[in-house]
Amino acid sequence: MGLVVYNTMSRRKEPFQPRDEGKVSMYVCGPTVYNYIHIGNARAYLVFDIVRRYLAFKGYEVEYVQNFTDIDDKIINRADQEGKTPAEVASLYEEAFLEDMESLNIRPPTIMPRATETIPDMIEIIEGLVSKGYAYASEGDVYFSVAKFKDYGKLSGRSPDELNEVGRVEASGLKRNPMDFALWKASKPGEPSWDSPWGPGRPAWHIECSAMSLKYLGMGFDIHGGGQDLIFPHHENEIAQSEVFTGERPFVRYWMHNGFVNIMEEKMSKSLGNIILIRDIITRYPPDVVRMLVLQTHYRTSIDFGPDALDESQRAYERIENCVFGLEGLLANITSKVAPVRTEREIALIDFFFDAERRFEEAMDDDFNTARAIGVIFELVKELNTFVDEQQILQSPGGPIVANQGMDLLLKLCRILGLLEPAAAECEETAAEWEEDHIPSPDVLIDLLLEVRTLARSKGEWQTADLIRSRLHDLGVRIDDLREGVRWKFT
RNA sequence: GGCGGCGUGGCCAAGUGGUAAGGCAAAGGUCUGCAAAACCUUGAUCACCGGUUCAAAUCCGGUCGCCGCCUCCA
Repeated sequence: MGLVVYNTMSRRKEPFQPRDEGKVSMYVCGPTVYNYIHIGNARAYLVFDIVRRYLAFKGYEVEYVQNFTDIDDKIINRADQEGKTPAEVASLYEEAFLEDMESLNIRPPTIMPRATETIPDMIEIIEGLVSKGYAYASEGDVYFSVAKFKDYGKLSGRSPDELNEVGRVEASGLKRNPMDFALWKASKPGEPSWDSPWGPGRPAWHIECSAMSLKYLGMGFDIHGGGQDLIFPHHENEIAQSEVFTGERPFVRYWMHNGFVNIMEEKMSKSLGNIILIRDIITRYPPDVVRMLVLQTHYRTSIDFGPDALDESQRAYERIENCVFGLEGLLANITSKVAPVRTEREIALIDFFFDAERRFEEAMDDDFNTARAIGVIFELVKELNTFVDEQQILQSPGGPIVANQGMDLLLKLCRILGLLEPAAAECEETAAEWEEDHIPSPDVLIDLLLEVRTLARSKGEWQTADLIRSRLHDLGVRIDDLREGVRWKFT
């Protein structure tokens, strides 16, 4: 069973075969840096982060390019409002974007080019299009002549004729045809501008992605991703520009588009003003919870982001965490590494592990069906929890070893999706620093408190015991009393 | 108007020909000083109508309802 990917171009799932064996080249439309990103934007970057991680898990070497659109009308407007230069605005929100990505534990793309650093490449493409007769200059602007490109509309399922009938397209005097789109825009006085054969100006939006993807990945790269709202006109225009300029096709082998995040059954978008910023979410929820929200729904289905959505995801996520917590408790008592004879129950459980891993990969191979994959993870969680419960009574010699195997699998599957990644190295560093400075670490102090609490409990001094528990809880330390003792963790 | 998608238990959500994964919530139970966690038990004829088939949530036709794109937008 190999990986199949839904291709927007063919509107069906296709076996995935990259251009170069063992390598995957992917491009995802990055942000226009004029504002903080919201949960809807973040979904796209999470989805393609998961795609990228899974491809890496499958053994592909992944080259992942994501651009910054750092020159655009919206940036200029924003700059005017805030009394800053466009470059300042772009730089500010680019920084914020990177922070947001990091806070969501999204792996950085391999290359993140900026539009303003790719302008010579854009001019070269535009010149090529003009010389081939597919683009024309008009008072300092340059437009692509859509009617000349026969394949126009093949991605979005539209024909140029239909588009012509739509009266909503602005009929600009500079365009020969209402649906022609800009490649280059003449700058107004005071606006950022670059010299070009058509006078000072700046690139239009669509040309950026063609230039940057072609520059770093070349024609016919594997995956081009983005939100469904980019299908038309953005990606349609990219195809037109790129295929005409290079004279080759296809521009892209697999087009992938993620569904939206809706709020109150309505699309979340900056223009509607119903946005929820990542920076606000992340102060209230751990990054894995946001990721869980995205994982629980197939990437092409829209997510309705209700007021309880994140809370539900949090509970679900905690179920996995609790399972690991329980396993760790069991494994703390591990004495021998020698594999003893396994019970029938343990052999059956190991069979279940293999089966779960197989079903997980099958789900992900089916167009990155994370919802199904998460389902498999929860089935595994249930089996492991049951086993841990049993072990608290049975304490069979092979138990911890099988449990350890189960935990390895659970962590492996979660980490493929970007969940439960090992705590950053900084935690260990901190612990080492404590020791170096001869200051007792929090861990040691908590253990001490729990010792006192255990003593209090043994004497039936419940008030003292409960005070310690509730005060620690307020400080973010969770305590569970189990048969074999107390366990704790930071929440 | 054109293109696309959706309608599955209280909520979210997989499943696209063989009698419905999973999560959240709820109720009862086990465990427990209490709490937390965990485990067990309880629930859907898959919007509606008609058709194809031995067999349909799943295919075909129709009806109703919702959403997105067609303008910047993930």
